Amino acid sequence: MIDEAFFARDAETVARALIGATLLVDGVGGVIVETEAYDREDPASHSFRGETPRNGAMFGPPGRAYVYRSYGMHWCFNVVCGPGPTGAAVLLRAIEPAAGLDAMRERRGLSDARLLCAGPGRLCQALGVTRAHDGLPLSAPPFRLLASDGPTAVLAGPRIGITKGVETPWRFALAGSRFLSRPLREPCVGSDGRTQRGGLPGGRNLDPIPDLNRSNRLDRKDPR
DNA sequence: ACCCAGATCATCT
DNA sequence: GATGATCTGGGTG
Repeated sequence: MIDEAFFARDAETVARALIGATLLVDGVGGVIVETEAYDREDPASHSFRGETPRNGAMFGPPGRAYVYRSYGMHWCFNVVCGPGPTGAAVLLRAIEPAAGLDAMRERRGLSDARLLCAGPGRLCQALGVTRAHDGLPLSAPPFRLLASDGPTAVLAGPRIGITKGVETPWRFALAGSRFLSRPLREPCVGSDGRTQRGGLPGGRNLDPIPDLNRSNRLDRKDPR
């Protein structure tokens, strides 16, 4: 079981460490395969401009949930980090479904396991996470958070869907996972700190899901 | 494979 | 009044 000390570290460290851990909400969940780090000095972070009613949980103790509504219709699930109340958190972006697949399929209205939790909004819908979970400790029901079994190969890259802090490579993914919200674009920095190409031996792309690698501001590299 | 627009609302300017 | 840590379905090549 993951304890308090686990979260009492900076967001980047926790975001890396969460890859491979298992999250269950009322018994529904799986292996965390994609995260992003945000902290107080980060212009992309909700905490950047200080505490507000919405982001209050981010300024509370580490190890609690921070849940907010995104684009008026999705929920996004974060884990607050430390040390202490620093306004840092890790966004959970994708999970490899492992438990409660039927419940996920019903909530999502989909059967394809690859798409059940591939994205922060999808993940919340599949696990039934809502504002009701905001501020709750991850150490107690309905949550269960289990440390990963063995060593995990973690890749890093730029975060998704933001307009500020675009350069900071604080998106982390389990190497080779088919369950990411979108492929990690090269170059990817491996957990050993070295740049890797292609992600896996013999592989071309990390996760070439057709029609999932769609238009995005970040895709439009200035054609100049 | 890529591009686009609509849904929908709390938060902040 | 605009924006956004998103997702989906539709269109086109």
